[in-house]
Amino acid sequence: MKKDRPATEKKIYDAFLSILKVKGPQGVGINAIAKEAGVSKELIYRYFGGLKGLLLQYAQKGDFFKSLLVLDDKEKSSVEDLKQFAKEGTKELRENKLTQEILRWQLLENNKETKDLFKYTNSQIGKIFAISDKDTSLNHAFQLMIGGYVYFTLLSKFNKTFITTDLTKEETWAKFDKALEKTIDLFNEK
Amino acid sequence: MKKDRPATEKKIYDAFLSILKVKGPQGVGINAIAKEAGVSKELIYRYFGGLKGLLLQYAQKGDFFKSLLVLDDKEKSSVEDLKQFAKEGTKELRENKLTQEILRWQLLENNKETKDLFKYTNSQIGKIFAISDKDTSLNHAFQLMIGGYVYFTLLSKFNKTFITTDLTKEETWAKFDKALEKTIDLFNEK
DNA sequence: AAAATATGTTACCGGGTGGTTACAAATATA
DNA sequence: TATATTTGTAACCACCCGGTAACATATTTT
Repeated sequence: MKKDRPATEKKIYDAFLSILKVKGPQGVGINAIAKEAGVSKELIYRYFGGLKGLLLQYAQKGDFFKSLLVLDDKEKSSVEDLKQFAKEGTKELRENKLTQEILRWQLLENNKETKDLFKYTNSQIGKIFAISDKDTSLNHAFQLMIGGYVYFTLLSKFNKTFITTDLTKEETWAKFDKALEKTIDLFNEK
Repeated sequence: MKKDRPATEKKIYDAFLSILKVKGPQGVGINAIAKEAGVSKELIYRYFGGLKGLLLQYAQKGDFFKSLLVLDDKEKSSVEDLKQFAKEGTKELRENKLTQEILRWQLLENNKETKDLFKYTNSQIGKIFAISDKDTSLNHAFQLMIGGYVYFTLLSKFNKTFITTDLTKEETWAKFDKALEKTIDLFNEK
């Protein structure tokens, strides 16, 4: 029984991330994390201050939504940025299971513990929508479509199809991308 | 202690609906239903065959998505139908808490018990998207936007705002409607 | 009226949860 | 080396879950 606090903390934190990714927010619990980490749960309370402390640290670290930060250095986004995000950002969303579970989490609850967590997530997405002409229909249409993208991505975990649309085929997502891009163009031409 | 099975069954069923509407899918459980109904949970097993039997009966009864069936008598939907649905259907979605929780449920799990439940829900939404030209970008764009509508509706239960968008104001939803309608028009003119 | 059946309640089971306390062992400090 | 302190484990608590068995009471049938 070696004693190495940093290593133990990492085991706990990694277990937390792993469970969140695999089982989703519902699977995140003191016992589950302790078991996954192969460590006594008492240590989670000692080192992180319980589950809520673990969440807070997670929020501050900001390990989520990494690759959506392509526009991080810009103040506002242009129409071209929108198209870039539509292509790359959505693809990344489909691959980043962790981000998906965070987004799913926001649809389930929003208590004091998780509020901080979501604050960071949202501030990052926010930049995308900071297009100059705020009141145009394009902005709202874009928001709706991104929301739909999120919705279908989360839905694809349990539902292989949405009505007649096969959510497992890459081709489907390509059509969504195309529709998104075309919509942006149509609004822009107008 | 009067004995009235039909009345008891109704108490159980109503308790189930109430819990689903108020607490959401997370709150639905044998114990919670029994307590809410003010009845022994044993009776749920006897009369409904447990929670899964209760779900099945619920699905067959089809108490959800009532007012989205405006297009029920039509084979396929036209562009005008799309616009009508965009206006009325989405508004109804925001008001029908029960439907919202069903949709939220689909983002959480899809096991053998809930599969039948969702099957009915989806078959009803499906008609909306049965527009003639299936492969156009309009169809996918429309799907995305409806998905976004669902997403923001579910999100509004816990999050008052999405980034800078105030999900509590009626004005916001009006803008979403307008964006949806305009998108349909733009695709149609092309 | 007596027996059978339907209805309803109570108590229990095994298992899981979050949280705390008591204790053992390794490491650091004196 | 002897003493503190830190690190880690195990046992326990009260509470919830889904599920079942045992029992009591009302209603119907014979």
